[in-house]
Amino acid sequence: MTLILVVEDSEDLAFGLRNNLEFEGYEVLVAGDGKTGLELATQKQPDLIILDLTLPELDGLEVLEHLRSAGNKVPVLVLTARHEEIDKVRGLKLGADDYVTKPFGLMELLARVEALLRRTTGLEARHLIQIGEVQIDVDARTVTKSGERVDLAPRELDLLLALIEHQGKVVSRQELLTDVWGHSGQVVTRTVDTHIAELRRKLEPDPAKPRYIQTARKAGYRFELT
Amino acid sequence: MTLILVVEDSEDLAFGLRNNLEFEGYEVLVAGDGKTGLELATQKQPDLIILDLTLPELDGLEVLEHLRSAGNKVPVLVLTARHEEIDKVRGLKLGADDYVTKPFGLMELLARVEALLRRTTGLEARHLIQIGEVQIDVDARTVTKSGERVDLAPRELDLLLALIEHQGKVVSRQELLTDVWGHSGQVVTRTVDTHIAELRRKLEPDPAKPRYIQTARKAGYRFELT
DNA sequence: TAAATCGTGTCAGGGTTTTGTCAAAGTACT
DNA sequence: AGTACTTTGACAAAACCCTGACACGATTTA
Repeated sequence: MTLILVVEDSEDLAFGLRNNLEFEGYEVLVAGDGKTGLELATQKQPDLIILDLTLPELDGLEVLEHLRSAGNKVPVLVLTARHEEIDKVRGLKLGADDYVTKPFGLMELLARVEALLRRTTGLEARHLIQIGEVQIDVDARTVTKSGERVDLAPRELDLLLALIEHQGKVVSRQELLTDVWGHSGQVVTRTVDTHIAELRRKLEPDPAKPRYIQTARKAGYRFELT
Repeated sequence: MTLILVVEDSEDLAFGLRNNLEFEGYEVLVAGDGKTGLELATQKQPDLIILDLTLPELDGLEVLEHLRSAGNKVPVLVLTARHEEIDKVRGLKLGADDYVTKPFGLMELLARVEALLRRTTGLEARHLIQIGEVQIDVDARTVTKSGERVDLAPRELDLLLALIEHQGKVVSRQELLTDVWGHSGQVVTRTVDTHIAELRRKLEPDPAKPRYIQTARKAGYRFELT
């Protein structure tokens, strides 16, 4: 269950938020002032905080400051009145992850909460990489090419991921050997080349004229969608 | 250099955005309708897209849809008029990373752009050198001339970079031989000249009358835009 | 001014380097 | 032991680099 902490002094608004968030299936905690907000944030470790900036006891920015300086990385969605544009900017620099200006629509708020959770907690479980017609499920370690499953050996997949990590840049054989193989120091082998060839055979529409995995002579290989 | 694509049909707004973003140090591309926006997005691979929802040819949501289904993960900041709240939500579900409602303050927009880029720093910054119509991606070891890819051999690229490093100044053959070839001591060859000729052939609009790579008689070569 | 000299542009051929490819040997896992 | 994966080394193919020769215009010398 996802826990959301609402730090908001207007009781009406807090009530409305709680209702709607609970309706959406979240578990909700409400704090009426900054001080208790901060306490609850550290005690209960919510998955997301909705934080009003104008608060009694301890204002929103201070709460945020305390949280961040304590190393708390919980995503924070800031609520702010329209005229406080400068505060908004400061808020972002301080590490708020998003903000909404009052008055706001509930739909908007909910959408933002959802987006924020998706972004931060990676709540959208599967980490997919899609490039051209090639799709990689990083966690499942599976690869499909235009819908069809392609079987890659472990080394091949690791190599592919290493290349993709530096997408668009040349990665030297040396770098690949250290990153993928754990080799250190100078080694001279055709190992990288062999695996590159295998990858091309399995992934490229025309292995002779690579579209994704390009050779940078004397430098290494580069993953790039042409 | 960070590249931002602005997809916006109102010329005034587009102009204002371009100005301000460029002032902030971003490289800016503008598309006036959804179709060209989509094209530019895939061709130029911007680091961030600012996307208006109401567009001629292909509306913003469609653009977004196309992008995402093609596996393009570029962060998108959506611009929308106030009344389109539902569209906003749809936009978020579709994978917009943030949005701003019109009318918006510039400070707000810039703060959001910054925040969005910071969040998505998964993209490594590219080191680009742009001279006239020639652009060099140092890390990718690729060169384009007015948008089209030019294939340079390793030595050629190294030579070009060596010349550019001392842009505007004459570099002697000796210096080039040491820097690029690793030769030390006195050697007399036509090697440098040969490679210079090749570079001119590939890069100069008129190789007979070099615009970039100039000859300094008895001294060496100089890279300079005429 | 003409001739000689010098410096650079240009080009093609062959030697060299680098990469692609393959099969066989080695290794790890079941 | 059997299977799938990995590495190695040899060879082939491709790309590249260098050399040396000649051309041509600029500069110096006669």
